[in-house]
Amino acid sequence: MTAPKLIATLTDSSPRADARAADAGDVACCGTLTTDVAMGREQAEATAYLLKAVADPVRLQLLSLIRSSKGQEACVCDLTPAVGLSQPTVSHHLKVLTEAGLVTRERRGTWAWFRLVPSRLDDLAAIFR
Amino acid sequence: MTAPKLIATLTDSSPRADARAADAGDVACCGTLTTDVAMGREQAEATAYLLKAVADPVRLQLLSLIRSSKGQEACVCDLTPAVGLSQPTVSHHLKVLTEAGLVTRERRGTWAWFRLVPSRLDDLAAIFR
DNA sequence: CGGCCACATCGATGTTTGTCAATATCGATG
DNA sequence: CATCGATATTGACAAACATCGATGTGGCCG
Repeated sequence: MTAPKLIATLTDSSPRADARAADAGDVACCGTLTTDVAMGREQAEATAYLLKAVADPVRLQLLSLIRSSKGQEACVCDLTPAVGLSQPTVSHHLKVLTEAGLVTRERRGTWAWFRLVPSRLDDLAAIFR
Repeated sequence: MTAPKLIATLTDSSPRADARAADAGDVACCGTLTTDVAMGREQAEATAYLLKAVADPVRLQLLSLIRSSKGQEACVCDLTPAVGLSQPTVSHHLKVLTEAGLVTRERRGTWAWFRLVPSRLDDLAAIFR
């Protein structure tokens, strides 16, 4: 699979209201943590996968460029000079974004057009509430 | 500097209403992109720096664990067994989160307590609207 | 069909990153 | 002060990643 979808958020497992102050006066430390409500390893992996896709300055620029383009779409021939990198590199970054489900690719004649996937961007925003 | 703060969002530079359909019927491609409204390289670097801090499964788990802890704080002695990695590794990840401004570190006696920084998490959510 | 253009893939390379063992620091306590 | 427990730092190493040049692929057009 290319785009795992089990995205977790930091807030959907609400802080334990029942995990209130332990009897003692906060002096103790180790052993007071409840691991069962927190994000599991698998969820964390899937979420990190999505975040890694956007945790790169070039890919952020690409997303921003696509968004500010007319029709919210852009092709490699426009994006390449805009970020100042080689064409293979830009193509690589666009592939990462595509595999993460953040953009779609559509071949129209000789050019490949890329568009944002709003729902996937919503997923990103939702991670941090 | 450890925590750059010039965070950019994908939406604050709104899509150009004035960059409407070019006269032709969408046949042309190259040269139709307006780079001046999009995210600049420096903003992209600063934003990517913050995103890199959370684009790791272990660090996501740590944030989630801290959040679901009583008092929204936790120490290394609790976090280490919870993620199943060595103590130096956990300490390293917590340092990354601290330098990104996502958590604060407070030494209380022998232990180091970590808390979330809500405003910084808001910054993250704001990137994607 | 033959060439050309936009784009994708491959292979190589230098850099960054996650991890651990070993060691150092820091604070409490006897 | 000597020691011990909790945490931080260092050094080393392997895996992952960003980048580019070279090459492959897929459509247009003469």
